[in-house]
Amino acid sequence: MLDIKWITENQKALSKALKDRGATVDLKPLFALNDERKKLQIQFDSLRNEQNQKSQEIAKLQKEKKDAKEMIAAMQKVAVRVRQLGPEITQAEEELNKTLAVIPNIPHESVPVGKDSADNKEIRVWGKKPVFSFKPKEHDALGETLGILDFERAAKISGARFTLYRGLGAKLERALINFMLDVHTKENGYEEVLPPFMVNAESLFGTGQLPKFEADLFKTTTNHYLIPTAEVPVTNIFRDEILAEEKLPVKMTAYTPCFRSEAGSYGKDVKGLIRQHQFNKVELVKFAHPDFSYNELESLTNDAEKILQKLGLPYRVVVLCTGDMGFSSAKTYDIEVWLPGQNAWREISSCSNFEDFQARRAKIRFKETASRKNRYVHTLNGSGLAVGRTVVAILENYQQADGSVKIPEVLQPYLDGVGVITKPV
RNA sequence: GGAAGGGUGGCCGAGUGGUUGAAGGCGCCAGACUCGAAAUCUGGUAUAGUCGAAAGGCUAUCGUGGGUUCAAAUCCCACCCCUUCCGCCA
Repeated sequence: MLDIKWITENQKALSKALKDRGATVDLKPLFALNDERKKLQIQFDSLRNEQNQKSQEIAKLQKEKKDAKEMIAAMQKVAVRVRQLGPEITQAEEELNKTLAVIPNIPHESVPVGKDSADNKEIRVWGKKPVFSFKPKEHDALGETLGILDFERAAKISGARFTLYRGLGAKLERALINFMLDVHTKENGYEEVLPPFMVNAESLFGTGQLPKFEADLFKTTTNHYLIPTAEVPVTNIFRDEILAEEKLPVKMTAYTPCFRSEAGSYGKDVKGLIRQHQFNKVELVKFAHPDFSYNELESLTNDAEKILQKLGLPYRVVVLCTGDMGFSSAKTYDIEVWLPGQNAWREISSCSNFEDFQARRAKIRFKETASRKNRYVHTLNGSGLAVGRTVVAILENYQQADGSVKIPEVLQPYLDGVGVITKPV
């Protein structure tokens, strides 16, 4: 959420940002709502002031056993108006916030202006694409043949977009989770957390999924929502809190399953592990000092890249253009891993700086020592990494002519030393 | 699910419907004392909105939302959360 004060003072910047994003928002009602809100608030304040003063005088008169009837009668009228104004102000505030809540974040100045993913800019490429003496297969075929991925039975159990992992497949997924958490906690300095997988609406509002993107979420009969990413529960750890400046940046990593309804993605990535209703992810979250958050974005992206490097998976980093960025983000790097079976780069991590957009919604602040003021922190997060898609990348990059798949060396200790997954006899 | 108790400032904790944004204490910050520190003393220590060039003023906030009243932390209702006990349960 943007600051209404900032908006009134920076109308041009906002209009440009919205245009760059390809979003259309009529700003006029916003200013009208704000003026209305202010007008009502001023009225309310002055009437309350009168009430406060007069009620003291009434108390004094009554103490002195003097007649206060006339004054009470007068104040009864004021009270009526005050009672009306209360709901009017609440309504004005709610309407203003409703309008504010659906305005996307302002892109950072370093973000390229563009329409869609075709305008994203490649920043760097790491690793060498593997060369095969045969036509590389796609992961779902490999996984089914190896008996480690069972899509048919998952469909029987749950429906489309679910996967049953078996044997070394299940173990590989678990190994990756442990490996990623170990790297982030032992080498990159993140605190491991294990948050709830169901959250309330307030948390989803804090990170920006609500109110605009409710259709993407699974909701329970108890009005909880299944988390679409660990970003939601982890970022909300400090909702409504004021952190100490010297604690920043706070760095946390969490493994969670993620649940997405994938409404509107019919026909997209229908095969395999790429797009699921439920998938595993290790997430990185940072609460940073606003003056240093862009350094933190770089290092967070590097932390995620490190996993791919250790696994020996080729990837590239792209910066998303204004038109392709998420609603809450000010700048996003996508890390795309190379998938030889698909002959394509596919997103395996998305690292964003939200600046104070989420922090304002969730009221996450810190006490700045120098100014003695409370300021909003900057929140950042990124996948470190999407686990299912990492399995995809390993299967496709490490496949061999006979259909077996080698295991990257760093993972072998997590798999009881297994070096290759082979077809069952 | 049933029963009981409880939610007040960074923390602890008082609070008979009427100068209570809220006693007292702890903590924190600044100053005095000291060669320095501790102890002691003095002062300051919330957030947001609004008016103002500023100093500062005004308003709101005692779990949340409503109600009663000229006036609510204080009375009434609903909800949320926490604790304990019972039931159920991994």
